[in-house]
Amino acid sequence: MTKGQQTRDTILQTATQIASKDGLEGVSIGKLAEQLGMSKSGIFAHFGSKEDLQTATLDLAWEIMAGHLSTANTAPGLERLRAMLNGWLLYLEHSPFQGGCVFMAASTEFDGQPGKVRDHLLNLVVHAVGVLFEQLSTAQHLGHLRGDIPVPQMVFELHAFLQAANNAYQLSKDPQYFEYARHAIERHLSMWQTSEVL
Amino acid sequence: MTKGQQTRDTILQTATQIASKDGLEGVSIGKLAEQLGMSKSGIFAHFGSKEDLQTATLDLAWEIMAGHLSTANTAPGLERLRAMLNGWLLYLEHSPFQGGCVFMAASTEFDGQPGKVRDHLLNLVVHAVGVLFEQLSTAQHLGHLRGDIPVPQMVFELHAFLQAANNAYQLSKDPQYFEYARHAIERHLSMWQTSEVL
DNA sequence: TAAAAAAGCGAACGTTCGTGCTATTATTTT
DNA sequence: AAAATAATAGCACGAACGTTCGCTTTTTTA
Repeated sequence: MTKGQQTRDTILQTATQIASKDGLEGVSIGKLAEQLGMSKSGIFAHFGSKEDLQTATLDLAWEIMAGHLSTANTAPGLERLRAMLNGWLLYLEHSPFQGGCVFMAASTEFDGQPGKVRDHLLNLVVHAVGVLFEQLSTAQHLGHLRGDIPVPQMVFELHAFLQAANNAYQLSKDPQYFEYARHAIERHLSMWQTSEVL
Repeated sequence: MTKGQQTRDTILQTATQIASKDGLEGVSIGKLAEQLGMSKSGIFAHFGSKEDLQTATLDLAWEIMAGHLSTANTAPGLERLRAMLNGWLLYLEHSPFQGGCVFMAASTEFDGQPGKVRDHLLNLVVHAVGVLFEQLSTAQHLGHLRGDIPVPQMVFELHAFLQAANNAYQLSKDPQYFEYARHAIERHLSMWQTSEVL
């Protein structure tokens, strides 16, 4: 890895932390420069525009999040779904980002700001939700979950619990909300489970 | 009402719209001045600091929201709870704010920013959630809802659906999410309902 | 090791930000 | 109508913003 790419990565690492705590607009060139002991222009040269810095920040945040959602060695269907939801909860509770999930924060920050950043963000969010969709769908086809509730409806509800836990925790710093989310998710999964699968 | 108070109200009205679309930090003195055809100092004099402008904006937003949540002519308990949740959904779907619920947006914006604004916001949010708590609690004591699920747990889940609908809709502009939320809420209420009621 | 390319610095640009003054109008009150 | 008060404008400030440019240093390639 060349020196430039190394620096770029360090910059983005710091950027994800700022994005988590102060929002994606809070990722300013000056703040990064000060925090990293570099010049503004030195930072800037790596990206060419603030928008590109922001989308690159999202990309790194995505990699970091994905690294916390390992579903290796789990059988497809309900088991993998459980592993994924557990991973997501652990990722939110013991977050690699000091200010909570970058994507949930950025979503409400950019939902009304058309442009490159919003589009990029939307892509990533759709992809993340799609992963949840896929597992629920698989679990249903395998007969692990009942078929009387549409998959998108289940996606909505599970995703809602994750978002709510993240938001409430960040605002109150009370980890109790993760327990609420855990209970909610567990109750719903066992509710949706078919009888033959214990 | 004196002229000054009238102007102040006009300013705050505009401020709530900006807060909804661009966030509470996006409520800048300059933007307000331009949008209202006034001078920056003219705007500023009404509040004395940006923080006070922001908290005043939250207060007006609160009044506006409260005006959309009428539960008049409803019996306490399950009926009033239903009315309240319906009102909240309608408020989110046909929002008086162009960029979605000011409080949900401001919550993720200020959760990591200690200070007067965050404290004020937290107070309002706690109060709003408290109203939900109260109705669920009443409905349970009246025997309308089963007692095997703790009230805070139910508050968490219902609130999660409202938040998720607002967030997903603002990001995608797809009103379908409100239907998901409606179905989720209805299913849960009837699930938690005791048999003797209806 | 010399030449070429990449990385980084420093200063300046035009804007916008919140805030502080001093006037100058409007509006109340007497 | 006169006096007192409230409301707004105008101007300036220091700071932070993203961005550009030219120059120097470091790193890579040949």
